[in-house]
Amino acid sequence: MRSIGALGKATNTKVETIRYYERIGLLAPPQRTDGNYRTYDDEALARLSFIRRSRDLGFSLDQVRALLSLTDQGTQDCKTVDRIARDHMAEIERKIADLIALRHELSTMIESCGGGNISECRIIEALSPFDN
Amino acid sequence: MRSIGALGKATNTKVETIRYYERIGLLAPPQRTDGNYRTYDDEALARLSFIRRSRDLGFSLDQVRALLSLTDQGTQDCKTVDRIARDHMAEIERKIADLIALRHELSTMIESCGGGNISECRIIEALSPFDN
DNA sequence: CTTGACCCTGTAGTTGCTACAGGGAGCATA
DNA sequence: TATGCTCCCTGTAGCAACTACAGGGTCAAG
Repeated sequence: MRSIGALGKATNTKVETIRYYERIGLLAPPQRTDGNYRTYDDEALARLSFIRRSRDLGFSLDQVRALLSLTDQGTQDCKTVDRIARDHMAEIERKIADLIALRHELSTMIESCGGGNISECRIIEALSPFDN
Repeated sequence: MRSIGALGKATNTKVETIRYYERIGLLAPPQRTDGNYRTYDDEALARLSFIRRSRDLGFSLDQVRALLSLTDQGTQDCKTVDRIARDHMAEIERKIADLIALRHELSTMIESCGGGNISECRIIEALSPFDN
């Protein structure tokens, strides 16, 4: 059994975030000490680690919730998990493509900037609606 | 002079968003008609177009605010603009790198998923804190 | 017995909008 | 003139996923 601070350290999670996860129902309300402190067992540690790892991989809290409920059921097949992961992957592919397009536009803009004063700044010009 | 709805159409911006920009001080409060409707001139159109284009390029509202104040001053040199753009670019590079790393992790995970039941799901396993 | 680190609840802030609710304005049509 | 209809107004609340207080209580060490 460990305190919320210890759990936070073990999972690299802020105390407020753990309480937040409890509030939104991702983590079950833990037992309390006589002094009303939360205490967490190994299962809670495992669950929070799962959540954090999923979040690190960019899954939304809703997706994490779905993954958790699938593991909680235990009997359900792997297909739903696979679909969630693939959907997420597709979204990441999209974001990468968007950012690469953005980078291209930005770098074109930046390269055209000579460093003079604002009246002839190519960046401002590039952002402006009319050609001067 | 045009209504807020017309300005919105011209800049592909929702009416609520325009009012929001006004509220946070990105757009000056425009003139009003007798019936208390906002009316916008060409300068407002140019300014909002600038904002939208900057936003499309991924600049934050704070960055847009900085860019706008530089153009408003007119005399300041281009270096600050350049720095803002380069900082933004660096951030995008970072995001791309992060997402590519993520994609790699995810694809490894997904490929290992056989499609059996949850107890042997490699995705769940990959997300779990302990080996089994 | 006091100091300091930790914990508690509850609420508000962050970013960049978006979505109402509950009304008023302005124009066309019957 | 009445009735729709579309647009506009203000003000407030909601979204994601936390984060940051304020204003207190608990607990172990010295």
